[in-house]
Amino acid sequence: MAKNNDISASVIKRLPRYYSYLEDLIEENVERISSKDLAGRMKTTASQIRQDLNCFGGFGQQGYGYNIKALHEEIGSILGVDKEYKTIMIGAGNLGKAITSQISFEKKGCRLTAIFDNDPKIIGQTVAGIEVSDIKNLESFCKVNTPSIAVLCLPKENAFSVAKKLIELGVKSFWNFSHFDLNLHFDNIVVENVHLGDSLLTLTYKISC
Amino acid sequence: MAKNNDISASVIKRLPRYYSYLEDLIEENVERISSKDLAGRMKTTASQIRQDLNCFGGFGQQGYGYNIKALHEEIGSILGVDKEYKTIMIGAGNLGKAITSQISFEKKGCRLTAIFDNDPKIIGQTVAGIEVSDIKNLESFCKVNTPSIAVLCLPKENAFSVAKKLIELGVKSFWNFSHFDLNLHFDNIVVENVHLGDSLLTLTYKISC
DNA sequence: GGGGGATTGTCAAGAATTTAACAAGCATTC
DNA sequence: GAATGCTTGTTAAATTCTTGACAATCCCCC
Repeated sequence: MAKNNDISASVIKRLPRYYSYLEDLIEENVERISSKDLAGRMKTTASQIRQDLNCFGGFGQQGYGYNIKALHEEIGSILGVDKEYKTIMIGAGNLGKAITSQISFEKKGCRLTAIFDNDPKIIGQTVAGIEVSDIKNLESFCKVNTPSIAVLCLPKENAFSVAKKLIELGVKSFWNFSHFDLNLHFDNIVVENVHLGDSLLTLTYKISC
Repeated sequence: MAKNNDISASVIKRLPRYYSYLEDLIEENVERISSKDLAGRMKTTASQIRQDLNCFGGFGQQGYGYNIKALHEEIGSILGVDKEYKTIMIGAGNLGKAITSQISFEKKGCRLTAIFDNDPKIIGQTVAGIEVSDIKNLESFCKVNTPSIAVLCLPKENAFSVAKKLIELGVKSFWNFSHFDLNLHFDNIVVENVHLGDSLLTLTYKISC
């Protein structure tokens, strides 16, 4: 797909939200929606929705609005849900397990192909239908299977060294849940840090306002 | 604390990040840091750090920089880590369990006082040192204990109805992990939605750029 | 205790983002 | 099939956010 590289981060952050609301609308068997109505649901402005969508092309029609199924598919394709990125997970503790149960990787263009841990109690367990491997096998696995995405669910201490190793092994994208802010500003390396604790602090801040 | 209500959301989002980096610096036994050096670590600009901090007061000193411990404490206090918000969790499946193990509620000004679920297999289990209660007891518990924060780790279908009930029972803040976008724009109600899947989609988007 | 160097707080400029406005164009109805 | 009303794409204005610049001032060393 011809994808414009200079879409702002703010827009990109909102795309998954549109995608999710459209999914709900499909479930409700709604066929079409205007930017105004969608804005009402999402508690945003119609202007912003139209502006955002127009970064990628005119998906709507005057006097009609947007066809929900079509728009859902368009946004999905922009986000890459039709891809099949080979994905591995490092760390299969509580958090790793929770993520596999909470997130549908397939629906998001990812295929979880292996899970690694260094804890003998965890190695050998079956998580999300996959047998957890010893982290010692990471290198040989990557050389053969060349995964694209690594989900990091390991302790702070190990996050950076594992990420570095994975980069050497050709992994280019990281979904990082460790309490370590992975800010690798190398070419071609993409990172999404998820700092759950930050979000709780934001909440406690807002409470005391 | 006198807290200015018109601090922008962008600044607030960054505060927990500062807090976390300062924590690391304390662990490294560093005593002081300049905005320039902190910016280098965090991959941001010195200007932004100074501007952000100055929303709350001048915590630095010319020619010296910022005292790390003092600044850490200041930001902590701004974020409310010295509070003791009574917190309950609804849903003790994989995700709920993972959050209790991943997040230190106490260090963030929250005290987890009860956990509820509706699954007989889960009720009675001990999670984070707390026995999981039947959701049927939620109402009576809230009437007596008046919790401030509810952590929602339940399925999409139930999220809204449970949140509504909790609001009636006096809960004013929600940390929502369900796949439901809780956008309650009522007075005094604060919500932090955590949509993990969004973050993965953002990653897959960036990969294909 | 004075001078040089460093670093802040702050102000202003510059970017980016959001909101508002409106002409163009399609759907729908009669 | 023409008229009315709705809704888009798009442009411009307004607002917000970020970056750059610099005087004020404090530390640190001699």
